[in-house]
Amino acid sequence: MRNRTSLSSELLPGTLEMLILKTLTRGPAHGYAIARHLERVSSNVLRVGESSLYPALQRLLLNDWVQAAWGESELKRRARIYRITPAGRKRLAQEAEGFDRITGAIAAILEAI
Amino acid sequence: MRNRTSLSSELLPGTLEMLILKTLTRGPAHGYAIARHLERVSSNVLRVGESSLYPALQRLLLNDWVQAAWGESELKRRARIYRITPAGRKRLAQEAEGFDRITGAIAAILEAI
DNA sequence: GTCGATGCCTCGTTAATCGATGCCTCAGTG
DNA sequence: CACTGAGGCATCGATTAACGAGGCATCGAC
Repeated sequence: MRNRTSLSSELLPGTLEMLILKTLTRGPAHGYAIARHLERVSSNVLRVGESSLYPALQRLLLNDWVQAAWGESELKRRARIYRITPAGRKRLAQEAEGFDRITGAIAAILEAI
Repeated sequence: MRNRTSLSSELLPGTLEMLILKTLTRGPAHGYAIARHLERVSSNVLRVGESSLYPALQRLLLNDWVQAAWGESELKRRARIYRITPAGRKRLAQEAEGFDRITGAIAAILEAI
C-alpha cells in the first residue's frame, strides 16, 4: 500500500519550499527576486511575504537543499544569492510527486458528482 | 485584480473542512463514516484521524455550515449525524474554487520547463 | 475474556504562516 | 536638501490547524 498521508503534514508545510526550489532550477537567485518571480508567474494568485520567505530559505539551508553566498543583485545591491543543490533537486522531485498525489486525490473527491 | 492568497492560510487550513462538506453533499453521515469514506475514496492516500476530524466538525458547527443531531449508525450504534446546511454549500463552493485556483497556480509553476 | 471494530471526544505539542517591525541603500522628485 | 518608494535583508510574536496519544463505551467474534 502507498504511503498514507495526513492531510496537512504534507500538503502545506513544504509547499513554499517546493516553489522556492523550483524557482532555483532556473538559476541562482536572491530572496527578493524569488518572491517577486513566484508572484509574477502566478499572475499574483500567490503572495510570498518576506516573513514566510526567509524562514523557508533558512530551513532549506539547514537541510542543505540550497546554498547561499553574498553577492550583488542585478541592481548592484547587496544580496544573498541562493543556489539549489543536488540534494535539493531530489527533494523537489519528491515534494512535487507528493503534491500531485495529494491534490489529485482531493481534486478527484471534489469533482465527484 | 483577483484576490491574492497567502500560500497556506488558504491551502491547508480548511482543506479537511472542505472535504467533510463535500462528503456531506452525498447525504447526512456521522463522523466516523465521514473519515472512513474519505480514506476509502482516496484509495487510502488521505488519512483522516479522529483528532483532526472532530475539531474540524466543531468548527463547521460553530459557523453553521453543518448541523448535528444524535441518532443511530447503520450498525445501530449511538452516533452524531451531521448534515450540511445551505450556508455550508456556499462555503464548499468558495473553498473548492479557491483550492482549484491555488493548486492550479502551483501546478503550473511546477510544470514549467 | 479479550481483542478489534465502531463510535465519541480532549489535551498538549508542534510547525508554518504572517503581520508588524526594523535596518540599510539608492534613485527620483518636489 | 528632505522625503518617499523600491530594492534588499531579517526577526518577533501571535495564530491556528493538524496530529499523536490518550480516554471512554458498546458490540461481535474467537
